[in-house]
Amino acid sequence: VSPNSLLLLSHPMVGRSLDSTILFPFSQAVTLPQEYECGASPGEEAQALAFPRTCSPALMTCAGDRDQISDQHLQAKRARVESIIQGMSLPPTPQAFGTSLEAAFRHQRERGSEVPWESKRKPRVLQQGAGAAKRVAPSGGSPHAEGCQQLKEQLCFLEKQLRRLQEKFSQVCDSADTAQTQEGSKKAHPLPGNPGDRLDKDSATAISDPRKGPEKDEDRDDTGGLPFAARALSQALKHELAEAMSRVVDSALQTAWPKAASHFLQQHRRLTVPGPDARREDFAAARCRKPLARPSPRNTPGALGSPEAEAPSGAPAKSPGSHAGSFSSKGVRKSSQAPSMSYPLGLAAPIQDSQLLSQLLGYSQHGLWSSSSHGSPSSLERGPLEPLNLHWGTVKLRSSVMRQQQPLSPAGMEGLALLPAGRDGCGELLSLTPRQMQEALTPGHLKKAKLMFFFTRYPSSTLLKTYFLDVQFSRCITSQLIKWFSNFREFYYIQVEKSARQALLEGVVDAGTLRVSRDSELFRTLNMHYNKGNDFEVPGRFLEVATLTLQEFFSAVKAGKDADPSWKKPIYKIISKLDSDIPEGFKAVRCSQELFCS
DNA sequence: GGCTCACCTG
DNA sequence: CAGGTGAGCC
Repeated sequence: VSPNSLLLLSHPMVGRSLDSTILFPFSQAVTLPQEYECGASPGEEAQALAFPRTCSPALMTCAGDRDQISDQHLQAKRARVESIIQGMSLPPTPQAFGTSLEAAFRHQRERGSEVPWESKRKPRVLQQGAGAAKRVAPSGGSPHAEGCQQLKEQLCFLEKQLRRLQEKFSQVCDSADTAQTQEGSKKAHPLPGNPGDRLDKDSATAISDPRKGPEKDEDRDDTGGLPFAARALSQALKHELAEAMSRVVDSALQTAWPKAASHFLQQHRRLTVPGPDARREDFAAARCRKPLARPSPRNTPGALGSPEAEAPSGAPAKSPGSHAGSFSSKGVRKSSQAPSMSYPLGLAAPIQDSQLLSQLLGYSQHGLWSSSSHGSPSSLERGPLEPLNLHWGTVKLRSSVMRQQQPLSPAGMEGLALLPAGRDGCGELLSLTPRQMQEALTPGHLKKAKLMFFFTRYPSSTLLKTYFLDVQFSRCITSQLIKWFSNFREFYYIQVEKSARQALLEGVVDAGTLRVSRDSELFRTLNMHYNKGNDFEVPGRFLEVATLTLQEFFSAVKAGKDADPSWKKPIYKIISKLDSDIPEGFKAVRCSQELFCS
């Protein structure tokens, strides 16, 4: 709890009149970054800590006014609204709030709060590189951000209504009282400046004391030149609007924050279940998919945009079992029945579980390696198709505790994408409007890209676009992603070459005896680089690719080919053909956000 | 010319 | 990890 908040709470006057929920939300948010396990970046932590500085002074202001309890109350209300608005314009610190708030906000959604999504603001997150702070949207990932967005949308909506009413009254004024038209209509129109401020003042006044409000408003009444009846109507309508807004704010906060507080105290962070964050059209296509229809192999041109029906029917079945991985078993997630408020227009709300599940299970039956042009036979011949044993209530998720022992497996990643949106309060993942798409790559995206490197060393820009659905691709973004993978490759080849030379020095003769296993020093180095924290279970296929790379380097060096300046090129060519399909789970928008947390 | 890549550098 | 560069490809 921030000192300011404590100060305010201890105030005898405020203590009686001020709802503690005004304070705790932000206090919790402030203390969270330190207590919460999620590693917030320094920048974000600083931003989170900015909460008390932006919020509490307003509260202090009301604490300093000792005249009347009603004034206290009035200003407290105003501070409350201001705090909310300020809080909404602050970065969401998604990893800090994480999943804990989603239950709280789910309640809000269950109340059927429908909010237009038009005026979303993209909170800023400091982005590395280029020295430019690029805009990063929360992608609706953080429930907190969602909640804030909802509130903001509601406030904006109400504000618009108020403005409309003001305009109406100005018209009434024009027709009703021509003598006072000029002066009256001037006043009736919204004054220049921040309309939000005006709204806040009106709201706070009306909310704090309906009986007193109109009187207090006399001084600065917008409709001062209007006939009494019009003024009365104006006040009544303003009051109604203000009350409506107050109810919206109150209900959201009272349901969200208290629960959040208890959640924050939990030691273990849970991984939320990403929904299939396919774009709307993709999802619509998915709904039409025949069961067991599979997406085209990754390397098929236009695979991701094309309907699954176009996939070659004779394509070899692939099994997710090739991942041979498992979720860690913590944090079984309950499915939420909350309807998502973010289903795109025209798209039916959540599909029936069984229907979607069967579709998605079929959809998921493709393995990972079919695109591999010459993968080792051992990796290509997997067992028969096994339905993913995933259903809403039994999805196993990793936790911070279990992560070390049981990293999230590729199969797990794939499974995550199968869960429908809207089940975990993250329904917005179903489709992202352009406003929800980030214009910059985040550390979460970097981490995701690193994990993707286990599957693909040479991703095409098309592939990247299909796996970073929450990113608004531009030439710059594409270049950056490609550059990332270029850097990954660079590191990879350097390490492998180093290992190959070392093996040669150690007297290894036969390249075929070289193997990269999970015990290998080479693997440890690579895993440390791409999978720091061991969050992810490296697919066996990557070990095979690494083994082959190592052998190629070994053979080349042994044969003295490294005298040729371009001796690595043949190796690159070989390795470039070993890319695998990337688990569908990587397409989940939340994937980036969750990875950002860990 | 635009793009991608590896390579080098900080 | 990003910026710069030159080679190679279309």
